[in-house]
Amino acid sequence: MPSDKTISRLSLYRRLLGQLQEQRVRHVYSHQLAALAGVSAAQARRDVMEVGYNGSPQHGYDVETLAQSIGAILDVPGGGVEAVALVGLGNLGRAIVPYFRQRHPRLAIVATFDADPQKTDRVMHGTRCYPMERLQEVVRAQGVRVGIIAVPAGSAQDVAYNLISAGVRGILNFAPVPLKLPPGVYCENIDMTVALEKVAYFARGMK
Amino acid sequence: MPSDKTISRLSLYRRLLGQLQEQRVRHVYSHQLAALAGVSAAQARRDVMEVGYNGSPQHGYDVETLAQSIGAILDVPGGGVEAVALVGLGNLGRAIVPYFRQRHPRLAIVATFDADPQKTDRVMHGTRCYPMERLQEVVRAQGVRVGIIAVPAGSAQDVAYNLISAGVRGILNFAPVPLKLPPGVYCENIDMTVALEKVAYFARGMK
DNA sequence: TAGATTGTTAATCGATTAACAATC
DNA sequence: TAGATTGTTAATCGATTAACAATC
Repeated sequence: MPSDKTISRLSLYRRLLGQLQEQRVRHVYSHQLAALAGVSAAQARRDVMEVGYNGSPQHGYDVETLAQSIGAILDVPGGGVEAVALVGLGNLGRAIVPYFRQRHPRLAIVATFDADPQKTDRVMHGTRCYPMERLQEVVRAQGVRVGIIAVPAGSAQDVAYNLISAGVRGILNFAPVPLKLPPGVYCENIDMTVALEKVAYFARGMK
Repeated sequence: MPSDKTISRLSLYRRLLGQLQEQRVRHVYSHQLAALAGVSAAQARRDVMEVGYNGSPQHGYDVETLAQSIGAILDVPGGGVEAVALVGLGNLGRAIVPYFRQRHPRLAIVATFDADPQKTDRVMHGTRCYPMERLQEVVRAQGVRVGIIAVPAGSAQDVAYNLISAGVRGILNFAPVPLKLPPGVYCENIDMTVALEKVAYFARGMK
């Protein structure tokens, strides 16, 4: 199994290859791919090796074939669409729905949840918002295995527990608090406050 | 200079310590801090050592003093507020303003910018939105050294160049594309699409 | 062919953890 | 004091890079 850093880079490579395809570029060399993605050429070579598609010393990598090979690893088998649930429709949650809709048609947010009755039982950006009480029922019914948490820090752990009970095995957590999770659940944290504080810190040390 | 991972954890520790202070907890042990932050006890000890405040074998770390010591590293010297500029008021950009306003009073978004004339020259969440043409002028005038990029991938590189020309030395980049930056500029990328794709991939491999 | 590029191994680098004497 | 915890070094681990023969 590739490391999570490798998967991140593969995902990025595919997106960049997609842009090249639009410009009808046939072949790409590892150092070109590396420059686009901002990694070393050695890194790009190692990553491409992981997908099992071999390039040639003459032409490098065929753009379309490489993108397909990456897809074979990253996408759900059979060409289907993966169902995703989003919990929390605050400022951030409301921004996330159209963001992913636009950018990733194969990862579809099929349901959203919020504790505020004013937001529930309405359709927003084509996705229905359910009350928090129905979370487990809906997640189970739709076969959701990926959840996005965009609730305040105080309720994030509870939400995570409910998602996992209902069958979710991967969580993208925007709540600014680390989650305690059982083994067998993968979690990726995006802590924007920490990120900004880090940028401010290092910016201070620059020139 | 601490590594960027260390800084991330220090930022997280401080937030967690703040929650403990509200509950009037006086002392914390490294293994307790580690459990809260989801890291190993060894990690927490090493990180705390970096701030230069020494604990005691009897009482562990004094919560308030430790938080202050972390602040001495992370915050702008003199107790001031750091000015931040946000470029791009799409779905994500509009969510970011109130998000940071609420969570981090010492990092203040003092100006926003957008290319759409319908959005500019208005005040949103207490922050004025300027047209893109005035970016360098306003950033220079306000002494901004930290920028947040939330524009489409196609214009992100241009925006980064303009920010840097105007004196910005740290960038938080939400645009789904790696930026080419000169030395002396620190950049942190938050690529939500990559993050979600990664979560979906690993969720598939779970049980 | 000649030469740039690929696949693959060895060397390097950095971060994390384990271990333990010193401490209150 | 006794014992849990701290400060600090050595060992481990994993990821990244450098190097180079094989290839078309």
